[in-house]
Amino acid sequence: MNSQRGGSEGVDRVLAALADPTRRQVLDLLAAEREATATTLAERLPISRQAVVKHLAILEDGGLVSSTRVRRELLYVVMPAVLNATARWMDRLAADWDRRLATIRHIVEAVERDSRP
Amino acid sequence: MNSQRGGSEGVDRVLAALADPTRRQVLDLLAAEREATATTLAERLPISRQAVVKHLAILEDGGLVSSTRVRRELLYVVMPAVLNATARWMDRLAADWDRRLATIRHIVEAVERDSRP
DNA sequence: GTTTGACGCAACCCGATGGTTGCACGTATC
DNA sequence: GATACGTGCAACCATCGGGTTGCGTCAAAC
Repeated sequence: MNSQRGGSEGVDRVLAALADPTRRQVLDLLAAEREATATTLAERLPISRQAVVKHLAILEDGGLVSSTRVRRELLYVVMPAVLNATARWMDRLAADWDRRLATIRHIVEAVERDSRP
Repeated sequence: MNSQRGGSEGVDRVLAALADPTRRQVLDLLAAEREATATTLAERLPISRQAVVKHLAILEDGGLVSSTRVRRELLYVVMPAVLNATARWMDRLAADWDRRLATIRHIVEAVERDSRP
């Protein structure tokens, strides 16, 4: 049940969530405020509340944030765990590439020989 | 030396490049073949050569692959370095979030404060 | 010299996505 | 009860992005 395939279930959503600059900005703000609602975040952002809501939904889908209902408002909090997992995924992937590149250095040779500016 | 901006130029492109599943598939294939051209990759993918070309362009823009002209064909190779850098960026970000969450557990407090009749 | 294969460019299609506005509903507040 | 605030839902718009097809071109192979 792990997930070391080339495919990418959870990673997919995390990367998709992180890909948008505005979304990273929302995350940044949320991390700074520790906890916030969509409306308070929207007040500090150049976009509408509804836009923030959508972003938060995507972020939550990726597991990057978590929401808690408090009476009539929805409080959001940042979740670092998923980020760590994704970073490790990247590390494994990079290591894999490195391994493959290491086994055949003659490509590097070719690159250096041909890609000389 | 920090970089806690919402911006994050290079990371931006890497994440954008990695966000697409097909692109990750291209990367995977490329890593497996060690080096390949757009045409050979397209042969093993369910998409057209032109589509692969576009993907490779984006990947190269993000620094994830590197191209080398060999006679009349363009050879691509995977570049692990940027992945590592991005992973480290994620780690730092996650650590930052953790720090913030750790210093204030009073989210629960806030919840209780607001939910108190 | 003609054919073959690979590249690059450009136009085009269409679905996804970021963003907006408007409104209805529930929940506090007066 | 009336009012104000916050959320949720839905329609709508514009752009972007992944993908395609077609064509011109240039290096190799015959």
